[in-house]
Amino acid sequence: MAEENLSKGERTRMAIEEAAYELFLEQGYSATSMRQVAERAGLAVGGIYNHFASKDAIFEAIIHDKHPYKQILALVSAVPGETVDEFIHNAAQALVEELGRRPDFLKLMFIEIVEFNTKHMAGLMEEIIPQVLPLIQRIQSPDGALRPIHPAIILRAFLGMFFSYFIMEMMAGQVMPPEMREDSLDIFVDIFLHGIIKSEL
Amino acid sequence: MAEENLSKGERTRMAIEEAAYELFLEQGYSATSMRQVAERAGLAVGGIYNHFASKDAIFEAIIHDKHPYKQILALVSAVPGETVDEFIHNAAQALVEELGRRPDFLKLMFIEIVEFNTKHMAGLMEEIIPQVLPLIQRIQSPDGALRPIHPAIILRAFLGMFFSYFIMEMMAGQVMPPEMREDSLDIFVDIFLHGIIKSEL
DNA sequence: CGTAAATGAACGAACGTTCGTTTTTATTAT
DNA sequence: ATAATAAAAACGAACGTTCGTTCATTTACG
Repeated sequence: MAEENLSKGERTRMAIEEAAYELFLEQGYSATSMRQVAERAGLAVGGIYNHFASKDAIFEAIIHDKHPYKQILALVSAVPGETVDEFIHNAAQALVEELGRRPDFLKLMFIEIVEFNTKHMAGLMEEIIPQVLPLIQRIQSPDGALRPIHPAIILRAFLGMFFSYFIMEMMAGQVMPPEMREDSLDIFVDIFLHGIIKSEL
Repeated sequence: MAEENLSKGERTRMAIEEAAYELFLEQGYSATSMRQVAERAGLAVGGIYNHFASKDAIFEAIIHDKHPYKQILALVSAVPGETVDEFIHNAAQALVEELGRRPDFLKLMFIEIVEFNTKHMAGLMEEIIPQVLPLIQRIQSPDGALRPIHPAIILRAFLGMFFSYFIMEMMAGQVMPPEMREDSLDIFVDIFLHGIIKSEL
């Protein structure tokens, strides 16, 4: 097993974080009590405070630890593609799949916005943005295949697609005809690409 | 004044709803207590229950009453534009401005997602979608200026832009260079339009 | 005058957190 | 290996608050 050589304290801390993570996603932050977290983590409520100073601190740790931006950056950096067009398409698809594997993260972001007014996010964003922008600039510059739009705005438009996608996904399935839900992501990507690529026809 | 001929009860009910609306936006739903709502509305806490059955019922009323979709539909329906391209651009701009005037609504949606798992939304969506789709279809059909993308997906991509925009707006200003925040909405619209319009150059 | 509205104390439940105590763990000396 | 020991972790009752809601009563409007 992977966590064989962890101390008791480290293992408990992880169990608490994991339990809280699950419960926050299932019920929301306010609706989840410390007693529930303790029960699912398998210890008494008082014991939590040997590992976290407060409920807020647990959420902060979750935001920090569960954020998938490292995997995403690695993924996008390693994506194949001969032409720029191919590369962008593949990168977008890879990102869609990775974020599709982590819809939980979107919900965590919503909780962060609603309950904390993004107070934990500022630091994280400052860490991420400088890493993402050069990536976009790199594929933007070589032969001018992209329209000269500021990378940060491209990033925002891109993220907006996913936000929209997952928000709709959260709402009941009957809102959207099922036959088009399958490949709607492809079309999303397509709209976005047409939006930022210089006309090619 | 507009609410001159309202009964006492109707006026109080409006005051409660307005107070709760402000407080939910400022502090979130869970963080807002009935006592706070009562104080801002100018009555005792018990009096609220003469007009609303529960805290949940207040939020439900807000979602229903403050939803700007009626204004938006009217706005888009009345938008000018000789060519289809012009019309779309104007409609998008008008919508941007209207939603820009109502960032509160986005936050209400987040609260709805986080605290209620969109349980109030299903009914509202069923009311809205059938009204919006024909509108998109109407501008999509006349001369095939738009790529043949399902209207519902176009709608989602469009909404995603705004979600992204306002999420970033909520996060501290220093995340985004200020010189580009002013016209970033224009560029958003532009990306979207290029994404759905048949190549025109 | 009758009824709708407003009052605010009271209720019971649940919350996050604290704390004195006990148990378990890791480390050291035997 | 075993026993001693200090530190870390777990316990769970208790604390003080605050919550949403109720209700008997008073006030004020139509």
